[in-house]
Order: sequence, then structure tokens, then C-alpha cells
Amino acid sequence: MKQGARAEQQEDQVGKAGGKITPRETDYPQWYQDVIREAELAEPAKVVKGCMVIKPHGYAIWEKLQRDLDGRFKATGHQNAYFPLLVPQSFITKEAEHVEGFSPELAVVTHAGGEKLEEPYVIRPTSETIIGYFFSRWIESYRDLPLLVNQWANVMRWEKRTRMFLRTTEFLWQEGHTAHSTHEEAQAEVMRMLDVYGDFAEQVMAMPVIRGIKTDSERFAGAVQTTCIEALMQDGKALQAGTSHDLGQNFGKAFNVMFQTEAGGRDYVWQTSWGVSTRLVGGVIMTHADDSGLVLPPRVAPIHVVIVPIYKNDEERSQVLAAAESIRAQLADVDLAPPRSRHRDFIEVVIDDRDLRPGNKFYMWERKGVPVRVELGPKDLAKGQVCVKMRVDTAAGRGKEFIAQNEFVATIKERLDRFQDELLRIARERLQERSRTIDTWDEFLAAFAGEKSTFAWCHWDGTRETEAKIKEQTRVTIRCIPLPGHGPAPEEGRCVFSGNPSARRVLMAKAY
RNA sequence: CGGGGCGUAGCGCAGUCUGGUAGCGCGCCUGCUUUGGGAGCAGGAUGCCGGAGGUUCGAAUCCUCUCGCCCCGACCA
Repeated sequence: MKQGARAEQQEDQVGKAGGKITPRETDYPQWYQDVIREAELAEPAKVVKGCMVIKPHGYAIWEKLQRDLDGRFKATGHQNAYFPLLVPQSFITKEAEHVEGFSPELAVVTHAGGEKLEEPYVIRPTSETIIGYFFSRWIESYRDLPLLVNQWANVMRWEKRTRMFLRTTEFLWQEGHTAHSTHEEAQAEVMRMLDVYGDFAEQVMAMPVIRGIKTDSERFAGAVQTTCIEALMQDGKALQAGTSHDLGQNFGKAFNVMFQTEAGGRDYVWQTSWGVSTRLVGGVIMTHADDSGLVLPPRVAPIHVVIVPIYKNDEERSQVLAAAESIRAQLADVDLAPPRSRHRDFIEVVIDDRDLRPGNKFYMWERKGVPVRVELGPKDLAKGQVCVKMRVDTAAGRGKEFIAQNEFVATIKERLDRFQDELLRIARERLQERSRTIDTWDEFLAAFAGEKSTFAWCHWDGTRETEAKIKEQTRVTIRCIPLPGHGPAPEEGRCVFSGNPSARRVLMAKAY
């Protein structure tokens, strides 16, 4: 935290009910933490290094993400299962690259039941190994394939540096694991799930993403190829929001997962794995939130509408609350889920009848990112209207609007859908504005000076050495080599760093 | 693992230099008045001053040793 920002924050907290949110301009990382604290999404666990407590409002967002994703996994033929938290240490060492990649960040259980264990367990950093082991027991014939499972779980990686939601020692995620009889089929699975993630990010989180392939140095430890979705955060940095890996036969060989082919031979299975984590919550924050706090797209909002009753005496209070309850009951039947969705998404309404002044409530709910606020007082009852304020001024509503009650109820779905679309449109515009082609090293240095970042489309000579040097000098990494339709069309050019020939531009940015 | 910061009331902090028996703001509780953008007044509760040793008549404060957390880098969903 910067000294100035802290002093300012303390001063501003004096005499106020809630804490202060540092403006993004002043100190972006501090803003991020302030939003999380003020929206009551999570807090550092303190007593457990690098871990966080996800508070009810934060967890409710995760549950919404989870529910939608789960429906998409099932719609693509996957089933949920659950594997042990602890993995025999020897399992991790069976795949050479996998050991190397994960060893430094493992937490190991050496004692249990009051005794030293013969073989230590590691707390899963990911489950390829133990799932590989069970796949080898479950798969005998090509008739057992494809095997498509997903696990919702917690995992643990002892990272050197943690940030709430973006990188914590323990985090929640989903990991899909599949086994196929041919490489082509596995590759198709990898792309199918990448598309699931990409569509989900855009349609549900209103977070536009670039789909691409990781370079060798950024590839998952043990994978043949890693594909990813990358999102632009408001500070110009990139967030890897999801990955889908082609594991080839690497784990098949390591865990002897063989099957009898249709032709009667024997072969190792071709596997994939794919995952997204609670990091997505960080993505929502850094895509939409503003200096007043969190902003939630309706499809991830646990609460869509908050009604703040306004009254001067008990009689008005009971009248207003009765009217509020009637509106709540009508809204509660509205299903926001898109057609053909696997689940229903009814509007959640909170009537905030706490004994606080309305202004105080307005600030609180704004910080929590609730999309729609309704003020309801005696004047509104007299006129049969409601006072509506959207969390952010967009084409879906600006300022305080006074609308007939029945009209408000009748159009709430359109209003929320429109708001969802507007947030996506704004995020897309930002992505466009912050994306640029860069061809000279001077221009590159200027674009990434200090803490600055942007989505830079640059030519790269394809070597690990160049990639490493760029990273060393600027902290900029190659986020991905874009898939067709993502980023500029392929064109020959010269590497922004080395000047050597390049076949296409890649996405470069500083990353979370 | 390097660099920086910090452990004192639920939260944020002052007090530490210059030892003298713990304070401010917010929040919390009670009451009254309030309620369309962060309410006002009056009363009230809350502390093993991170832990362990030491120095001293006396330690939040000085000395030694520890434990932990946060932030900034290198590593990564």
C-alpha cells in the first residue's frame, strides 16, 4: 500500500459507517482489496498463511458461477465424481514434467494418527495423477471410452505470493478429466471445453476473452498443449481465466492406462483436463467493479434487486413494507435463465428493513454490486410508482427513474438482460481500446513502462530465449498464440524484440 | 527467498524515541429523536499491548530470542 493512500483512507474513514474504497487511479491493487472488503466477498484468513475466508456474498457468486458451469458440463456429456484430497507422494513423481512443475508448491502430510507415515501424502495441487491411477483400473476396452468426468474440489498450491481470489494457497475449482481412444477425439474435447469456458465467460460473466494456445514455457506441466482463455482487466493486465489441456498419452503412459482397441490391439488412452477456479470471482471484480464498489452482471448476482423502504412512522412503515413484499412476490416468479438453460434463475429480491437511514443502505448495496435498487416510500405508494436506480448508468437505465409499479415488474427481465448486455458491451469496448499492435521495441517499452500494461499484439520469433528475455526485461509474458478468429489475422512480420522473422502476432501482456 | 511494513478493544490506529499502571475514531449495546444519498444527543460494555525470557521498585514502552500476518518482486489457476 502506498503511504499517501493509506493516510487518506484513514482520514476518510473517520465519521463514516463503512470503509473507503481507494480510487483505481490512485492505487489499483489497493482498490481491488478495498472492493473485496467493502462488498464483504472475502477476507484474508490471517491464521492460515495465504488462505482466505470466502464470505457468504462472495461464496454466493461462486455458487452461481458453479451452477451455470455445471449445467454446461453435463450438457456436454460429463458426469461429476470425487477423488481423494490426499495423493500418495509417489504418484506425483510418475510423470517427469509434472513433478518438476508442481514439486516446489506441494504441501505434504507426513504424520497421521499420531505416527509418521510410511509414505507421505501430498495435498492435491491438481488431480491428474490420482485420477490417472483410477482410470487405469476403470478402463479396459475402447467400449469404456470416452470417459468424461468432472470434479468440484479444493486444491492447494504453496505459492510464494498470494492475492485474494486470484491466487490463494487453497482454492476452489473444477477439474474435468477425460480419456479417449484417439488423439483427434481428445483434441476435439479440448476445444469443446475451451468453447464452453469462452461462451460462459462472455454470456454469464460478461467478460470477453481471447482464446488461444500457450507457448511451451507457459504450458501446463505434463501437457502436450495448453489452450486458454485470457481476459483483460481494467488495469491492462491479463487474467488467465480458464485452461483446457491436451495431455496426449503422457499420463496414460505414466499410470499405465491402456485399453483394447476395436482392432484388437492395445494402446494408451489419450487424456485431457480442463479447469476454472474461484479466480473467476476476481475476474468479475476486475472487469466490472468501479470506484463505488462491486458491479455484478445479473447472471452472476446472488441478489438482483434490493428494495429500500422509506417511511416516517409506523403506519407508513407497515404500508410501505406491504407494498415492498407484494413487489418482491411478483418479481420472485421471474426466471432470468436463458431459453433451453439447464437450470432456473429466479430473481432474488432483498427488502432492506434494517433500522438504518436510507442513504447508508444505498451505499452498502452499491458496494455489494446489486444491479437494481428500488426506493419505495409514501409518495411512490400514492402514485403507484417505484423509484429505480441501476448500479451503473447505461442504456438499461440512467439516474433515478420513476416508473409505474406494474410496468417495473413487467419489464424487469428486459431491464436485467439489457444491463447484462451493456456490461458486456462496455467490457468489449475496453478490450478493443486497450488492444493494439506494437512493432517496435521502443513502443513496446513505453506501453509497459512502470506498472502499465495493455493487450499488445506483437510478432515473436517463436523462441523460448526471446520470450524469456522479454519477460526478464519488462515482466511481460506471451499470454497466448490466438486461435483463428481471435486477434489479428496471420501476417508475416519481424519479432518485436529480436527482429527475426515471424509468421504471426501473439498476445503479450503483464499477467495476474 | 530477497525488499518493505505491521502485530495494542470487533475494525482502523495513537501511545514506544524520553519506562509510572491504556487512549482515540468507527462499530457494538440502551433510550429518545430521526429516516427520499453515509443521522443527532445522552448513557454503556469491551483489552493476558502476538509469545517467551531478561533489565527495573515498576515494561505496551528498554534488551534478547521467537511466532505470525500483509504489501512489493522472483514462481504460478
